[in-house]
Amino acid sequence: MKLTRKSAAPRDGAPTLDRIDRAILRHLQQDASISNVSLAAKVKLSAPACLRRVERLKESGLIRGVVALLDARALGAGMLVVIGFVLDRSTPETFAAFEKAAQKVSGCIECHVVTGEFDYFMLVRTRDNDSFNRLHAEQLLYLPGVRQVRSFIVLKEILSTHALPL
Amino acid sequence: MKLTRKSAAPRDGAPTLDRIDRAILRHLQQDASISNVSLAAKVKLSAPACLRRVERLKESGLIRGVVALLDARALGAGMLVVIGFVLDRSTPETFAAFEKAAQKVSGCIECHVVTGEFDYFMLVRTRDNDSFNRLHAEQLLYLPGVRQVRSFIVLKEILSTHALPL
DNA sequence: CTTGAAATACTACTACG
DNA sequence: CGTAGTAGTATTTCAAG
Repeated sequence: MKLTRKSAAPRDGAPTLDRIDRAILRHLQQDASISNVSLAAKVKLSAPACLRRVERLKESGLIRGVVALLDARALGAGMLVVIGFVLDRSTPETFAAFEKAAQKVSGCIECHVVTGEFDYFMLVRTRDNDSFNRLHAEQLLYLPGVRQVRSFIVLKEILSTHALPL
Repeated sequence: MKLTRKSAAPRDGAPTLDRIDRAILRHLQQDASISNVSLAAKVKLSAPACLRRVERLKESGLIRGVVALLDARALGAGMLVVIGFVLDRSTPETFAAFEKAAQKVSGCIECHVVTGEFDYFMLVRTRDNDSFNRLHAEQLLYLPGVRQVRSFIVLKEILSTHALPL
């Protein structure tokens, strides 16, 4: 099977995307509840052609999934906290144990290994001060191999998106 | 308009959700590309009844939107960096200026005011070391009112979700 | 006020040019 | 890639709980 579609700046590894593919991704990234026909109209393509591209983008893994974004506050998870961790010792076992346990922390939405003065950063959603205090005392402090836990409570969410530049 | 549907643990402010609503949200949060009929089957409801609930959840704002999640690496944004900022002075004007400028940083996906030793945390997606170095030198260091910029490069993304517990 | 059944309109999807 | 046709879905209407 030969690919005929070309991009202006072909980078390797990634499937080659033309202007229309990028337009499709740009739209779906912001609203994927739109029907295929109106998406096709937006990118000036016939419906089947548009659908074929969307399916190809899904199969290629470029579209990882389609999800509903919920209102955290309405669901009693209006408080966001950034947490930095320093581990006792930097051994593979220590890291593995921490990572396994970290994924089970209630409301943990992100967890990353980082360079610098912390070993891990975690983002946790919880209800309020009380619930975070409980989480802190009952879960965070008991994560294996932790020497230091530093919490940065989010006072205001300036920007929160998932949209990548295209 | 009065709501009659009741939940076991009614909290105020949030619209009251019953077991079925939560099941719907739980499913859509993980896969919103599913058709309404199969969603209805999963939550053991007729298609129209299910659709009505979904629409209500959208109108109430509880479902903020439906979006496609893209593969960052395939799109040349495989590098994630957590950045902490300390501002020169803590005045309303300083903060406002920073926030306005921060939203324009290329690849900035999150930005929050936090308590503690930093004033802001920002999450940025970029391509690689080179592109981040450029971003750092050309944009981050020029953000208004910044005294200190501390970057934590993400070496490994352990967990990254948007799903809230229901 | 919510539900399910039937009917309609629209959309996704397939085959073909 | 587009056109035309088919299959299935979303959406409305309505009667009932």
